[in-house]
Amino acid sequence: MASKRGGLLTLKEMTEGSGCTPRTVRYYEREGLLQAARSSGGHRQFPPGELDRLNFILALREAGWSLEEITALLAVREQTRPDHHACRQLESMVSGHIAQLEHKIGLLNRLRDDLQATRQALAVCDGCTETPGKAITCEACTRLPALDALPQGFRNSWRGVEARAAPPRPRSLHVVGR
Amino acid sequence: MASKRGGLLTLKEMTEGSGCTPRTVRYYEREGLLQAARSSGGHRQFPPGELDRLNFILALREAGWSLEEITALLAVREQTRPDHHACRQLESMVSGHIAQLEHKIGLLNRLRDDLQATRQALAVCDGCTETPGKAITCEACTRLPALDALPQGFRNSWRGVEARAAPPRPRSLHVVGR
DNA sequence: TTGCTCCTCACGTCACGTGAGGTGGC
DNA sequence: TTGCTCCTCACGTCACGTGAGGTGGC
Repeated sequence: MASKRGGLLTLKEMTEGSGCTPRTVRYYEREGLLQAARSSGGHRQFPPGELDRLNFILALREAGWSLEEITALLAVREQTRPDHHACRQLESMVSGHIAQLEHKIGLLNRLRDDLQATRQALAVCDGCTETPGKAITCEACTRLPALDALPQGFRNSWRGVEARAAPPRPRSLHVVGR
Repeated sequence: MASKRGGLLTLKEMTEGSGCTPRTVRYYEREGLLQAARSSGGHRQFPPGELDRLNFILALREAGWSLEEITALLAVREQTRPDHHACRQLESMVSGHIAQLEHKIGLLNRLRDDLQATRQALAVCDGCTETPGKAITCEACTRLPALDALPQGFRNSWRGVEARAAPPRPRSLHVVGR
């Protein structure tokens, strides 16, 4: 089926093969990140290698790289003849981004652990018998673990936020203003 | 030192404790994600708990959540009294985001492996004797592993992109336009 | 011929960045 | 008083989203 068009991919095949929107594919092509031929009617025709390229770009975007950084990475090959110098350039870019990735992966792992612990803690709440409208708070709950034994995310989203949820306190007590 | 201001943090202390910019802190406060009192001169004064909250927000942002999603997560506590229903609501939000996180962590791990393999492959290029200007390509290199043994990122940024690097082909051969 | 896909404007949005010009506070 | 920090507009930017109105192609 693809061979009908000489192996060239349509916009739809690009979106289906990558999971992104048509708008994103058009945008990347306009910015020069992807290349496409045009049919006589003006429709984009992508060489099959562009789908791999698109997926690689999307993975880098997920990792937090800007389109400018991605362009720079992908452009090394086109800017200079592949030689010793160009290799060193690519190597240093890649090394820097690996370090960033390691950092980000660590952060996401900690966040996941935190959220999983939050879900664990919420299992206790599953048997909670309090109904809305009653003036009870989690602070007074005797079934939850101690506040400082709870994960950060749980504390931030649930317990220990009384000051935010409470009605405005009299400002005079805090000597705010004058 | 912080006790001089009754334990309230300045904008600078918020940025130093989180690594983000003052503009971001101001923006989050305006959007209601953070809360601050004001000095008589109009300067923001943050309760210390807001720094934890800020770091939690930033971690969620790194994980790709929108401010709207973060607001929703943090607002469950303030919208409803903590009870069985609110707990279930929070639990389902957290579960959904854990699944997203797992997916993203997997993607970033694969990307890191790919980049590390790219760096490995580049070690071969370290001894490359080709100089710019010579009409040699990596395709002809006898020291690199076979193309399909190279990582995707390497292929995308280096080898197998001859069609892109080549000078514009005669359009007449492709019947583009008329 | 019908239905689906594609096209190009053009304006909108999210999450901030970047000066400009002025003021607070130790 | 000096130096650093802080303030509020207000316009810019990045990476797209979202119609509007019209056309391609099996």
